[in-house]
Amino acid sequence: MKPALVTAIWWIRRDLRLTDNAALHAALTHAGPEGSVLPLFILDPALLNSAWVGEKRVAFLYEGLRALDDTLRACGSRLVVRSGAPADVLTQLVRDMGAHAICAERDHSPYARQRDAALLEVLPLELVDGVTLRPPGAICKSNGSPYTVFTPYSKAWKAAVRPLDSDILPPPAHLRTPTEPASEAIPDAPDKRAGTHFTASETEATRRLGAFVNGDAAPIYDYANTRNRPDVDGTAQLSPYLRFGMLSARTAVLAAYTAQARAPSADAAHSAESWLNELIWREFYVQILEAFPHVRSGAFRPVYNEIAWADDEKGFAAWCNGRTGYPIVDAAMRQLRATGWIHNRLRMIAASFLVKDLLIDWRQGERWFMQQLVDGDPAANNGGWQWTAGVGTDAAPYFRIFNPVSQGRKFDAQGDYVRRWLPELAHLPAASIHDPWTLGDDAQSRLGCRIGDNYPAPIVDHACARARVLDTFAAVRSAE
DNA sequence: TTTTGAGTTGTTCGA
DNA sequence: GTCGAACAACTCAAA
Repeated sequence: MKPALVTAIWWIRRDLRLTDNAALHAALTHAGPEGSVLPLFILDPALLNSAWVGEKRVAFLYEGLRALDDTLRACGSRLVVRSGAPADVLTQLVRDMGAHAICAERDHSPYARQRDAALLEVLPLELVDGVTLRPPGAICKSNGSPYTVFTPYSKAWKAAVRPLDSDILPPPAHLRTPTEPASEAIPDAPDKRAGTHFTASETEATRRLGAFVNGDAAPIYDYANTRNRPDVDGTAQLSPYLRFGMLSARTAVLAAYTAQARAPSADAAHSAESWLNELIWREFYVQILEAFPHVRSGAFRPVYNEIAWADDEKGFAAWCNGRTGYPIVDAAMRQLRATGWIHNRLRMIAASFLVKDLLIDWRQGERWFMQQLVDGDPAANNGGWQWTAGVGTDAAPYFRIFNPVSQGRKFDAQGDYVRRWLPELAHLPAASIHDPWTLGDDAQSRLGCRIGDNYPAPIVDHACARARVLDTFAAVRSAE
């Protein structure tokens, strides 16, 4: 077989898309009009076997790889999957194919940075930005240092040059790919049921975005109101797609701006902007993790590493399994385990309960979320946990302790969400669904929910737990 | 260098 | 039932 003139490798990591893909375009540029591009995904055991990776996210990835392969075949190409350490796989492919360049989207997570830094020494690796619209370092204070408070960061972010529709890189109509080497088979999901709640493809990401932003009655125009309602599908549910780059950050940001410009009312425009703010939060935490890598293993403010966390295996297991006795927490944790996704409001309620009510180290919860979440991202997950725990950048004030009963009443007023995930509470009226232990014995029997029998009694008393965590944090601050 | 205003997402208590 | 204040003091960002 006659080798193509020039071959460039498009090393796909978390950019499973053809539209607006700068790494793919860089590879095409290297290959030139006569050359070929090899789309490559490496199944890295160091990542796939990590304690921070769970089967739902892996299932989503594998399904996404199959979809990407289908899309590539439709334009004359194919996906090549290889297992192994990236250094070994890439070295061998470069040698066998005579590849001149390896183009990849820069990944800011700690493992990826270390991996890529080593590869840059020995391989023709070219990294291009794309995980976020504004790469770390692009938005800085006037003295050049990174922002650590969200609001000024977001103002500077919005003041930067806005993206244009014409910035979106079109997908290639045709992609020439060599017939060698062969691909390994894309593995089956470790759990066949895992990942079934999100269809993993660029097509689905595009469809979801369109459904969220298009039209005068688009959900984005109610987002400010409905985003906190776990009983309403008011969010875009795009996080898994942004996580794996089935949708580019630029495409999402442009959609937010376009929706804002077309908003039918001031309220609607405000809602569109609050969705944009969520995209900016994502970029904020990416640049925090890049600039302050110590947050990966400990608190942004090291004094909070001194907190005397409770060693409470039973409490942690109850939390993981949705058996705390607080319905909104338990419903959230059961949905998380079943589907790999929950609303941000529920993430805050559940996280606050673990840290503030059970006084369990936020890093245990951070890891559990990473294992369960389809959209699990080191930067966003770490930032969210540190915020809730009150130990991070721009953290929640120490006295902001969520009351699981009032949060339930406020955001799931009818109890519809709780009933969906806790069948044992299916017959409880709204008035008592968030504190079922207040029902008398007769009512419990009549409604089929017997506290301590088929639904647990609260594992902590919230008022006591609140006082305990306030004391614990105060002790650390005064010892400083 | 100093000063000033501000800081995602809450709860509780008492008037 | 509603409403405003208190919950500490600190750090950040910018003038």
